[in-house]
Amino acid sequence: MAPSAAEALRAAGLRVTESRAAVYEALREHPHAAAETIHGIVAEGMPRTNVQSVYNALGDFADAGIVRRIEPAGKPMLFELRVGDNHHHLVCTVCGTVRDVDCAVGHAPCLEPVSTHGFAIASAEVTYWGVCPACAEPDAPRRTSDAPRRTVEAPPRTSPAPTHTSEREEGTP
Amino acid sequence: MAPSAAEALRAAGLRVTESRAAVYEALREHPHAAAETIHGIVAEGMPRTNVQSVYNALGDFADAGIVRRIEPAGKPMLFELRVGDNHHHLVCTVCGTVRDVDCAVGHAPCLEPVSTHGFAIASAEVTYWGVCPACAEPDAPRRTSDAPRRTVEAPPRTSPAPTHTSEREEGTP
DNA sequence: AAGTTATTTTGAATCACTCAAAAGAAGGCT
DNA sequence: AGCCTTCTTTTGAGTGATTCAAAATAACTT
Repeated sequence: MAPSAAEALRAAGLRVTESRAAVYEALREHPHAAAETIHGIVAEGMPRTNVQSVYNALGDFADAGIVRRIEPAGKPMLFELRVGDNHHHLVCTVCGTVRDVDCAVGHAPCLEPVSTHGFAIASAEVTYWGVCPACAEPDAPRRTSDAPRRTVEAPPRTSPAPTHTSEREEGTP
Repeated sequence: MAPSAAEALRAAGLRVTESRAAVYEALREHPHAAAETIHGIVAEGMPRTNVQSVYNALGDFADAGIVRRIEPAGKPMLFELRVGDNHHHLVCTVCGTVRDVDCAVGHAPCLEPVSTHGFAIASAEVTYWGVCPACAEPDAPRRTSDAPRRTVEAPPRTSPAPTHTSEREEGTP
């Protein structure tokens, strides 16, 4: 059983405030949420809260080591409570959904590069890109939750463009 | 014996312009460069070029499959010419220098997640974070490459950022 | 050489996040 | 309980990186 948000905060040496507790709770419900998303949730119950406070809280949490920041390419920062177990992420290239993937090794760095180039490696971050089950369905309900609003830019850009229609316009609705 | 920039562009089905060729060349000299960096280089010989053109060119290159975008957490987008071989990156948490690391497997996805959660995995992106040899030296000359200007946000939460976008440097081998 | 289409320029907007000062709470102390 | 100090939240801006769009210009085709 999870401790209360207040306990978790206090345990991390942080002052307990309603706002922080709300941010913490929101993160429990949305394990990979952007600051804006969290703000939206928190603001439902506390209309006077603003995004800055959320950023503050999240930053403090991160400094205190109770949240981890993740930044998938082309997406805004996401925050998660799961820390210290060096897990990785699966990101849907269509809707942006993120899922945790356990790390087989469990501690960082879990991988060794072929050549270190003399670097003192501290960690290996792995992001898997793919299409989630929901988006794979023909008539996908297209859920855009904690998702992307600029083009989902990602590694799967490796595909060459043999046909060069060179169109740069796509759709201006 | 790389083909000329013009040849490479034409082969990719892109119109050849002085500007694009310059961007392409700049990328050859700076294998992991930010748009601003490239603009700086290109502008030396073509003072009238502006950043937008560089972004346009890079975007077109990426669409055509001849450049790959990489976005290490907390840093601006970087571009590289090495495509199609699914390599990975080593990023210095201090100065931001990026180095390529060959992928042992060579094709994407080179890793399989422990659990796919039903995703159709297309690729696995690996970023190694560590301290480069130069920054590891006691009296490190502290080089700021194509580097970080907001706090170096990354798996290893390290030190504050340098002051200004000094210059390039990155891989003078 | 002219025409068509793509690209560059220009100028501006946006998003996501950060900074800083002032106002407001938390928690310790008496 | 009340006071005081310190930390948080609010307020109000500011910034960097990237994107958008219309007008001007240059490539390639014929």
